[in-house]
Amino acid sequence: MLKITRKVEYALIAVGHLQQKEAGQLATTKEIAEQFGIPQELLAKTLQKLAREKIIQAVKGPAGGYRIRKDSNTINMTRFFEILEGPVGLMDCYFDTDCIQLNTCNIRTPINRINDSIRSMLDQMTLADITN
Amino acid sequence: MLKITRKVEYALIAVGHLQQKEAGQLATTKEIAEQFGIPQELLAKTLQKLAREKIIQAVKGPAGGYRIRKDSNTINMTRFFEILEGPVGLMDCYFDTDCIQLNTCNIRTPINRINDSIRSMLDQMTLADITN
DNA sequence: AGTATATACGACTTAATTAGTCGTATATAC
DNA sequence: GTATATACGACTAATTAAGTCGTATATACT
Repeated sequence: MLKITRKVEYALIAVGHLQQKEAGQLATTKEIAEQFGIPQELLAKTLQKLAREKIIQAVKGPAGGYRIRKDSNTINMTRFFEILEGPVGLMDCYFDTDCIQLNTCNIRTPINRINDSIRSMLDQMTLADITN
Repeated sequence: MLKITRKVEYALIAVGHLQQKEAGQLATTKEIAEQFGIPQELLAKTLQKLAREKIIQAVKGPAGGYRIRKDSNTINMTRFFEILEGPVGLMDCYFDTDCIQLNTCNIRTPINRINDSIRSMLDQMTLADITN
């Protein structure tokens, strides 16, 4: 419980790697997968999501790959996590309100307070804090 | 990802319920399970763990049940979570150090910083903050 | 033009974790 | 002695996460 997924883990490793590159330099999925011992196909799908959301930039074809975007540092971690895994919440009822026992439930409010704390912590944290 | 488990959820609901009772009053697993629509057997095992760790007190036999301990309010949430679910860490390597790529891994340190933040947040939060 | 190599992406399978159930033992009030 | 509560390990089912595969598309290079 309270774990991040491997997809997120791999994504962070990859972004960290891209940050290391000289400005504009590309890295391929293969390169990253091999260097860090990550399943290439899984990493590929993950990077595709990041590219779709403009966190990184994709270049197709041979001599292609991914490069970091200069403004990617300003992406906050809540956003980053949610791109890859969807809504970040300790319980589903933070987003879904169709829980049968919403009325009887005596912990919804306090749990959501913890949730808010975690989210605001992640909000204040940028990609650069992790990968630099 | 970053979810709490139902076991923890149920435990919090149960503790919240026990807090409501007049001092010394007992509540049975059955009573709680029915009132909140929780599977009784699962709740039972969860409460047994809490009893073993002295968070609540068990009374056997008919007219038995559980009651809250007066000092349970001072239990912090990291402890509470770890009683029920074991080590709280975003990645396993926060505790296990036998990850093959510990050396190559470029995100271990920053992730563990987030981890520390979450843990210290939970450390400073007591059961009473949730269930009162 | 043709080929090799990269990303794009949905469908699928496998593995791991979480959720829930069951059987049996033990304590105790009546 | 019987009914009812907790105690607890073993088991099964459901859900989620992890990983694989097939196919399409873009493009550098010969």
